[in-house]
Amino acid sequence: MTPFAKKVYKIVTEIPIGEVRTYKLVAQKAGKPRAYRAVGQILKHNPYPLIIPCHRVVASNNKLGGYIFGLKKKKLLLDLEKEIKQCLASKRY
DNA sequence: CAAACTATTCAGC
DNA sequence: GCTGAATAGTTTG
Repeated sequence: MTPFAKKVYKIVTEIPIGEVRTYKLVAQKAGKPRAYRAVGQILKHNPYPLIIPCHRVVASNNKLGGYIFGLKKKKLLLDLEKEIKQCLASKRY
């Protein structure tokens, strides 16, 4: 676990449900605005893909970037989180 | 330590 | 919309 990776993980895990952040943004927050690629690498080699919402990290220009389990799953998860967000927003289920 | 790799991004056409 | 170049950190030998 490298320091940069640590920061990236923290930032990524801080992303709220239904929200997405771009690799660039994450890199910027990590203190290395030009390390967006490194961010992708780290997320790819992340230690716990399941506890890290890598699916909330997308490319810029409203694109999706990549995903360990496949872009399909990523899209699905994003959509799912959107629904979850809706559920959390409403007072009754 | 150096080289290769990359889930990227930007500029040019 | 696609191609090519650039940047920065991780990984491997």
